[in-house]
Amino acid sequence: MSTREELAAELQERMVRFIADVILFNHAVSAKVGLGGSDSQFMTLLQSYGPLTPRQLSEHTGLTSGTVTGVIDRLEGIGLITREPDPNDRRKVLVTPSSEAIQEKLAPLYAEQGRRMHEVLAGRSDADLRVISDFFRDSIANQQPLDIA
Amino acid sequence: MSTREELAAELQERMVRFIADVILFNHAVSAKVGLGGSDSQFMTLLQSYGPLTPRQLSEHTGLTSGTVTGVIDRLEGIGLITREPDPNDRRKVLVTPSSEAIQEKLAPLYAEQGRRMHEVLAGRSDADLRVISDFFRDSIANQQPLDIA
DNA sequence: ACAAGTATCTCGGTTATTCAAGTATCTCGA
DNA sequence: TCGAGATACTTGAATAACCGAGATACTTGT
Repeated sequence: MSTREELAAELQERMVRFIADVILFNHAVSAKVGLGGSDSQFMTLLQSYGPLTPRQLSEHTGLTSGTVTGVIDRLEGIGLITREPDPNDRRKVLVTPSSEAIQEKLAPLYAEQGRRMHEVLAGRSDADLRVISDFFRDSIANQQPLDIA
Repeated sequence: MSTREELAAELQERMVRFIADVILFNHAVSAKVGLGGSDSQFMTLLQSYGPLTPRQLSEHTGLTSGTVTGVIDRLEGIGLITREPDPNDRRKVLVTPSSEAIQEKLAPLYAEQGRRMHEVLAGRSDADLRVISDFFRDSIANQQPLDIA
């Protein structure tokens, strides 16, 4: 095997491991707050993309509309999100993350992870960050074209 | 905001998006084979780390021991893995992925993804691959010390 | 105004997961 | 060596999550 191929294999192996760890970490954090895996996935999506409709959440998680309704019910009950009708289309519902509740309940649990990631990035040059960022960009483009927002 | 901070923020945003897409993709693939999310997570772990005990699978997924037994039952029923007693400790069970079944049932579904990832990597220099690979290495080290193998 | 399309919710049935208890094996000190 | 305690997995009942199909409400285009 050439060095190049070994390098690529190493990268992929680490990537798989990284993803597994992220999933595990999310799982652990969710459990600590009393949420399920889908719940935290929703919160992640909402914090990344802002208000989303149930339909969009369904598309981004692969869950059916009925399930999405249930998850939103849970999250709304806890106060992590709010449900508002879309003024432009009254069929739609806008699910908005409530930043206060997130800051209070969720943020502390991710603080340490954020600090460590910051540390990892701090040790790298601007050029390297660009390389890594572009890698993610291209990898995303590879998946389905799930146009959001 | 400085350019450096914008760069880091962009990177993290893309990373989050990338992970969400990976989870979604896994979900879709699992559904196509008639497996649940946990099942494919198990297969990923087993393909990465080789034979594992139920206890290790439990630690790496955050699922309880009872759930792990159930998942293993399912996967064994389909023929994707085999259960063998550990000769050194008869309390233990070794869960081994059966490569033939994986090649036949699972590999085709991931083939396209693999091809695309290969494409993404192909367009990059050895130095860039090293930068990306090391980023994953350091990010993994950041998570819990989940010594496996 | 009407038909077709879209967005969400409801609800019954299925499946997945947890929790607690049970069995088997191993470890280690008296 | 023998027994107590720890470890590894499984089982079964209860809980929770999820899917799927149909119902409701709104929008769009003709």
